[in-house]
Amino acid sequence: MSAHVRPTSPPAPVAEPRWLDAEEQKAWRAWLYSAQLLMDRLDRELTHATGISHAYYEILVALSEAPERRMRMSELADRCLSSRSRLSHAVSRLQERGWVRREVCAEDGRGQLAVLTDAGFAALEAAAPVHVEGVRTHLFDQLTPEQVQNMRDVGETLLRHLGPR
Amino acid sequence: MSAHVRPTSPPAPVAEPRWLDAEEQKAWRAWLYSAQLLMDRLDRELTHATGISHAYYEILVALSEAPERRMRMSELADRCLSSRSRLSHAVSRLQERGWVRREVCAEDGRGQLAVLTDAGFAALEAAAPVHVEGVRTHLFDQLTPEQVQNMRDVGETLLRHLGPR
DNA sequence: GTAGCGTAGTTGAAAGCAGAACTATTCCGC
DNA sequence: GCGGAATAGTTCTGCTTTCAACTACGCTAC
Repeated sequence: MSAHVRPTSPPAPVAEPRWLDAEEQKAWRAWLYSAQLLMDRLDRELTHATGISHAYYEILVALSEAPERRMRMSELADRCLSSRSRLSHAVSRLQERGWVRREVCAEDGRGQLAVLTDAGFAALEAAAPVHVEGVRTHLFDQLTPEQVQNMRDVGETLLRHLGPR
Repeated sequence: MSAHVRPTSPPAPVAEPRWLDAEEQKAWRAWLYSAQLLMDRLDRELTHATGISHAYYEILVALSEAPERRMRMSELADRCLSSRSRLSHAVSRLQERGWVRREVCAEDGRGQLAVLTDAGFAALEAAAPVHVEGVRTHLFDQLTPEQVQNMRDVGETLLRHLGPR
């Protein structure tokens, strides 16, 4: 955000922008607003009820599902769509809470393993019902089975394009 | 995030959580991941190409569409799904760039108007093609017309539930 | 008119985050 | 085995966001 760069301001525009028509605008806005509002709502409710933000919750879930409840930092970052830096900070904070601990990786001296502690697992168990109830109330309860199917279809289609980052 | 509160830990659970089955899990994950990846991607590309984050872009768009390119702070915050505080900070930073200025509101001495400057409008004009191209490439180009319709339908349905914040 | 309450918006402190720079280890070719 | 590139992770810096005060004005009733 520090660079107010205008990119190679071309004397002639490279190509006419493919503007959105009114219908596309509506579709885009509906998607954007609903996505923002839903994520916001779920995060807020979870945080207020349990003290665990959705980002932290995702980390705990990933670890709880991993073999021996441990995972390499990079793998965990990918799984949580998080940057290395962000994950490193987040794990440090979870460590302060006693929910995660770090171990050096046996096979690779550079590597670190994030390990879910029993306390961390307990915290996750307490939070899970709150989270699932939020997803039900604000998402599944609002949609017909067909809409759910469509939502999944659109999501998976987009993932095929965006997925292999 | 500072309070690790467990909420009134009930001796007996209030109700059995309505867990997600495997299909629902997949639908939820597809939605969540695709939404995060898409927003992330659009924000990143826009920021790198123009120096304007998606959050700032939304503010500029809202102002550019408002009568006389000006809008009350609260109204603008609502329009951008932003907290008052966040918007106030953001407008201050846009003001430093010379893209927005504040005016006191004539009708209500408490009120402030955010006004888009000519420089701000020019910055928006430069950024808009980049933004629209991103939305096309990563969203509309990936979906069939039917999928777009479904996406809109789901979005609007969710909005009816989440909308009146 | 003025006390008390509600509303509009700002501010300050602390937490969170991205990106770049940095450290430490491994891998590879010779 | 050794120099250099690649990889794993952390740390540093600066920006952004949140939350909780706080200021200032308006509204209503007495």
